[in-house]
Amino acid sequence: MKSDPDIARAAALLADGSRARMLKALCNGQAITATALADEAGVSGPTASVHLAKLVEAGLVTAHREGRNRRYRLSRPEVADALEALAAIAPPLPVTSLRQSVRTDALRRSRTCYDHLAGRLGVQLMGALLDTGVLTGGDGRHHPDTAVHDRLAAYGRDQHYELSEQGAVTLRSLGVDVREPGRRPLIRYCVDWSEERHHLSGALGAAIANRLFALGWLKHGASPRVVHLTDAGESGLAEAFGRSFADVRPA
Amino acid sequence: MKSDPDIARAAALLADGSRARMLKALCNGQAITATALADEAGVSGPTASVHLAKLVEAGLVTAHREGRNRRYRLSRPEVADALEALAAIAPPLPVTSLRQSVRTDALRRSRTCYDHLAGRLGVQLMGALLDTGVLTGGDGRHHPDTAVHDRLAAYGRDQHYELSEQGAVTLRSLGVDVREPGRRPLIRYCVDWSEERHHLSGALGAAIANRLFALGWLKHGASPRVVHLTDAGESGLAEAFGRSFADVRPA
DNA sequence: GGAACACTTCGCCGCCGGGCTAAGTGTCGC
DNA sequence: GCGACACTTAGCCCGGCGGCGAAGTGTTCC
Repeated sequence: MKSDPDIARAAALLADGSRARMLKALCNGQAITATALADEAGVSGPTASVHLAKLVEAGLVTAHREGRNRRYRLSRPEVADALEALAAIAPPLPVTSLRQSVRTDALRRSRTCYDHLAGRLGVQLMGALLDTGVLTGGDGRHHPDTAVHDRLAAYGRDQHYELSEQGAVTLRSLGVDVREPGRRPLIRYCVDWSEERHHLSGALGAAIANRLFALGWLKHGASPRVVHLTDAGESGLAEAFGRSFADVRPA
Repeated sequence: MKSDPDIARAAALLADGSRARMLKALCNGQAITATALADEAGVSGPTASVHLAKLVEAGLVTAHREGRNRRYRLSRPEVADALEALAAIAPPLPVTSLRQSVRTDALRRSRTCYDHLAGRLGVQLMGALLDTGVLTGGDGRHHPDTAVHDRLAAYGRDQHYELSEQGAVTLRSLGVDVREPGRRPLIRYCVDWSEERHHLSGALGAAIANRLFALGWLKHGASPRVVHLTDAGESGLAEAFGRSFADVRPA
């Protein structure tokens, strides 16, 4: 038995662009550090800190220390439900400036999401990993139109994908470190906001991204999170996976 | 490729107490005049006017002239869904007056949520529909003994209810129109803010509510959105579903 | 121990948004 | 026509909130 809820206060928590971006980033169920969330929201550390404090105080997210970091996560799935419900009645986000539209385009093409790859590149790479049998499983959730239900299904520790024996060999031959790390699960996935399909995250997603940067196949762009596929990367990926990644590159 | 919706703007519209109270009053689906809404929100006429203008401009409500009055109504049911979703994550609102506490009590017992039933009645009806097999599916989150960590474990499950063949027959025998309507999905659910469990919405939720009012099993109360279960309704529901709904009635 | 790092708290500034009263527009009744 | 009524627009005040830099607290690594 609860008393009458204060909708306005709840809405006010989501009514700030920075907080909304943070919560959106948390919607995949992962626990994310304060600095990563600050970067995600595009604000300074202190500013992010007070936003996160408010979200914790309101019970929307929870925090726990981890070394000298502090990780935040959504406290319960209803928060994601509320975000979805608001998205259903929200106007499309207007693009304010040309520079921003260029950046948005670049972000859609290829970006980092926390420490792994997202955007068209992340999704196409995921497709290549599945088609070549490096990863198995997924119940076909990757390809078809992944809608709201599947996004909710992406919550928590569900791991529908697995690394095959042959896949481990393939990745190792590319120099990717496929050892199971400490706490972090090897394989996870996120639902990509621009493509609405899955991309690979987890320790393996991070390891692959790391290796591609080390090989010089990827370069960090000027804006935060923007990633560029190099000439070497385009031919390297084409050879490794037998498909073209050309449309990930800028026109 | 979708442009991401501006959640913050949508939330900002609901982040004001006056606007939230107005929308809440509109949640029964009726068209209400500007002055009545100003009264409901507890603000002056001009203030209410600019709030309503913003809601119209954002497409959450629509307005139409009627004599020298102007009536406002919710533009689509998603708006009510968003309000319920926010209520599910909102902190409790302190109760200011005795009259309000009486009304809150009545609202908890049984109320309309836009055009379907909510509150204890809505939740118990949902339970009856599931237990009798009229509806199938769900992941057990409906039932009261589901603890928080169980719910977290259930993150990945699809929350999907379906109307069974037998259920359609049962409902038709009660006179409920179970035809699939135009755009609106037949079956949806909301998380009830007072009970923290699911109640039925969607076209079927609306059809059932309509039929119960037509049968005289439910009556509208004095305050907006408050609903009373009649004597006929109590015995009718008991016969139809083999369980007592007595504790939905006022003491 | 001390430097580097991650994060929070503090203090200040600027601005957006809601509230009111007063005046303007349109509609109904006589 | 004129006044009463319903509602909107205009103009103003003010509180609150988000933003940042600087300083403070706790943790890790050498």
